[in-house]
Amino acid sequence: MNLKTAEVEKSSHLDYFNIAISVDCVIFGYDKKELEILLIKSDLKEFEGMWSLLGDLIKPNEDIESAPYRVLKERTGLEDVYLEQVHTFGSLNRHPSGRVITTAYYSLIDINHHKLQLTHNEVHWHKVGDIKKLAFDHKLILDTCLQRLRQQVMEKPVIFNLLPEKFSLRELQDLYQAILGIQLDRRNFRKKIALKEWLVDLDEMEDNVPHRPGKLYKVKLDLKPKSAKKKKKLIAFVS
Amino acid sequence: MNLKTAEVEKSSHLDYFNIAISVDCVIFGYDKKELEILLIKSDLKEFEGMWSLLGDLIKPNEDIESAPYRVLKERTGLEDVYLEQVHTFGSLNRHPSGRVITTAYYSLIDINHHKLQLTHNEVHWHKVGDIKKLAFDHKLILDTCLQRLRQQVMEKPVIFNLLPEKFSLRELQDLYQAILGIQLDRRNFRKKIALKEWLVDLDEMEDNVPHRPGKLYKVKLDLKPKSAKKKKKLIAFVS
DNA sequence: ATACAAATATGTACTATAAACACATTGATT
DNA sequence: AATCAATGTGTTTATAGTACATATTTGTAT
Repeated sequence: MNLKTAEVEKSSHLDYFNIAISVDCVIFGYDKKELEILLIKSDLKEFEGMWSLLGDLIKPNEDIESAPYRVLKERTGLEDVYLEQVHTFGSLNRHPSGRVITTAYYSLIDINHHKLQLTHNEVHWHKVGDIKKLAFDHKLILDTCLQRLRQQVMEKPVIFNLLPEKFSLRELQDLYQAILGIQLDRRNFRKKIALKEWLVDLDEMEDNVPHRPGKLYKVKLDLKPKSAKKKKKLIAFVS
Repeated sequence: MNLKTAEVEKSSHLDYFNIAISVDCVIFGYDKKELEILLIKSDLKEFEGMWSLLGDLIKPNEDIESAPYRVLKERTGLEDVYLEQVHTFGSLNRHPSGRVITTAYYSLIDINHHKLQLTHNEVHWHKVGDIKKLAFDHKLILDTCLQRLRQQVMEKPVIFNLLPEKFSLRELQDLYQAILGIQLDRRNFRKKIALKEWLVDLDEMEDNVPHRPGKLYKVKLDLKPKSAKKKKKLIAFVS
């Protein structure tokens, strides 16, 4: 965008700056074989009693990419997680109090392992499957982020934030099934996961299961931070 | 995002509204076997002589999704094209005149067929391969959009806007090669395109080529508006 | 008219991945 | 010792990806 300084000054605080910008975080968790999402009670009278995503206005002195990390930190105490921008929503009337454009990010955290400091007592986990309606256009945002998560789940090792350090293949498969909302064949699933080479066999066994215990695995260390594997499709097209 | 009306009013025109929002359009064209992009001379003194993307501030009364269509219309006279949101860029100092967050869209138009009304005489086509540097963070935006285009090119029938009504398979392959930046095997390319079932055989032959003419094809009518095929990967995962 | 140049059109063998599917094994519980 | 519940594993079939060569058609130059 081209914008002369003079133009900015002329229009400043008149028209164009009458739009606020926020980020909203779709924070997925996982518990008891169900995909969950962290929500907060809306404090707008228009949406009284309804739940909404965790979000905040972007501060004038922060990068847009920093904002969702800050929100996540403030709301849950968590840092150092995978966060990805998904889409920017800016319908005219999406916010009843004024013009607010919001950029949505998604994130995945382990509900049980990281104990959240849920200082706001109006912040709670909800089963994604149960959510029919949210404040603002947050249901649309959730759906968009869930769709993105489902796309990425086989391409990148993103979901290991949802599991404890050590996990069995059954636990991993249960997680995939919760995210994708479908049942998977165990043998084919294991083959596919093996191909990815994301896991390290720990030579340990599950414990405290009322049946034959399975082997335990962990994620390969070098995958933990982040990894981009975008070129796959392209390479597949080279002949 | 939750935002009380009172809060909005309190902070209005002080902090949070000191951020402007723009859209930038990465408009791809295609000519003489090269992928091109439409650029405009920057009118900022900081970027004197440099080229930048076509963009504009979002108007207070327009949806964010409408803005890139308006920009495209204003700059090129074109309507009714494929436009897709790619990413929102909001580094602190990306704009020298103030805080501006921008949402990038990409679009594909046929340079030769639609005669642009290039009223702004500082708007010109540039070969994508030649672009080393642009004003602002526009080179980053271009790269991001090009990456997205390359991803989508095999999944969705998006690129037919870059070709005339009737085209040969060679012309189509040349286009793919220009976008992907690689050479493709003709036989495998044809097989792959045939699998997509995007084309209609017109039973006509090329004309005015100095060699054996090829068959002409057009895009299936029902694909022209838009088509979402996002579920492919997911289905592939069901076993 | 003939030969040549340049591009079209087409098929097969090999490999890799996807999908459907069944049975023996282990450990805990009774 | 028998039962239960889940683990662990392999084969077959179908589909898609990749590498690769030859005959055909048209225009052009001689």
